[in-house]
Amino acid sequence: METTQEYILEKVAPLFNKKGYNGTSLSEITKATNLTKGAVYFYFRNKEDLAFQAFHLNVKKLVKPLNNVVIERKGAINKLYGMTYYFKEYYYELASERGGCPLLNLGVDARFNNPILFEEARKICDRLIQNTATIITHGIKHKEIKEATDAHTLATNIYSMIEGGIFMSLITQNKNYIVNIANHIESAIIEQIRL
Amino acid sequence: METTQEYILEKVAPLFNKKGYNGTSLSEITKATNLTKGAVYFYFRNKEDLAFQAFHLNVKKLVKPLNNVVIERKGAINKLYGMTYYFKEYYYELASERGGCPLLNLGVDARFNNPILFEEARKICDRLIQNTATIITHGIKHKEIKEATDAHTLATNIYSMIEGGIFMSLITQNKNYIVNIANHIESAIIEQIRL
DNA sequence: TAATTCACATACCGATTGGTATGTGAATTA
DNA sequence: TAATTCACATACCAATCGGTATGTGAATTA
Repeated sequence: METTQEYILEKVAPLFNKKGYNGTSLSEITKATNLTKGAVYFYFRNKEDLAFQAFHLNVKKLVKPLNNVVIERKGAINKLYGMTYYFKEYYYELASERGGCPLLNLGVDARFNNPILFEEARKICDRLIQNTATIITHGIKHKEIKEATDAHTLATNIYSMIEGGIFMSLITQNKNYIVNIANHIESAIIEQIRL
Repeated sequence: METTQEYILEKVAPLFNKKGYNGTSLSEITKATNLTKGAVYFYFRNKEDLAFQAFHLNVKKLVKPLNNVVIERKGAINKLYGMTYYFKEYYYELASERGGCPLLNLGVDARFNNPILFEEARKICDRLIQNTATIITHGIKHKEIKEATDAHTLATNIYSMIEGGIFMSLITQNKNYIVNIANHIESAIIEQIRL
């Protein structure tokens, strides 16, 4: 069963993702939840605490299906193709119905406004890159991927492209941008490093 | 000589770029300009008008040096290399000292908060892509670039990568990300389409 | 030189902000 | 069953928000 705390987060997470921290007022929060400030402040210390947890929920909703695709595939190349598959088939719909990429949104929104929230975005960014770099490193060890490959640089390039692609897709409301980027990652990166 | 209106815009444009529309209050604006609300509202209709013009100033500051590099080079391939040169050598410093990429910042900030400002970001996005696509199309006509090249898709991919790269660089405060992306554009795009 | 306009500054406005202190009915515990 | 705790709702707070109306001294114009 869903607790009230979870209920609030579910309702509020897309709000913060769409409108940002300053753009999401307590009055909007109470309206979206059909609760009062008393209820909200019973479960959360303050607005920042709520935004903090909402961000992590937003990340979880997008990262979990990605991880599922990656985990069920065996081998580094398959896993990398699993990523591009996810970004082509699921990411745009999932992200856009929740208000965009929480990493991108919070990274931009909080950078000069809220060091605590911004640091959280940075951490998630690091984690995603590290996960991908690990896949590539494993691929090198298991003779799936060329030895000369710089795993970390490649992982960062992949996520630069993904974040840029989703931004372009969201600003133009056109799925093609993220799909084209995923296609490029397949042909210009994955296919070039495979042994 | 600089008019007061220009002076206000110069002082305020980085503020809006860093903190967003909701995050930039009139009190911060008057503090940054050492002027009063009376002065600000004498030159601008309202806060939105100010943010609108500030955005265009921010774009101009970043696009003008890019255009200068591109214009002075002859031939499509040279112009494309001019772009990557600019992004590697100037973009990160210019963008970070002004608070990031105004296109990215306003695109994220205004998407669910201010349709008018968001539309402005979208227009600039279109224009940048169109300019690059035109360069590629010219390159095809002049037998510099392979005929099978899809100019528009390529241009969008380039800007997806650039926007993603600058985002990653700004969130990590590490220039490498945008540099790596520019290097990738050179080797995996420009070199692949040249005749 | 008197009147007017310009370029701001000052003072004020209602509305909204995040946050808190108190109230309250239902459920739980003693 | 009486007391207490839980899970909120209500009512209020100072501060700040964007915006406006008025004031004012200097420059310009008539």
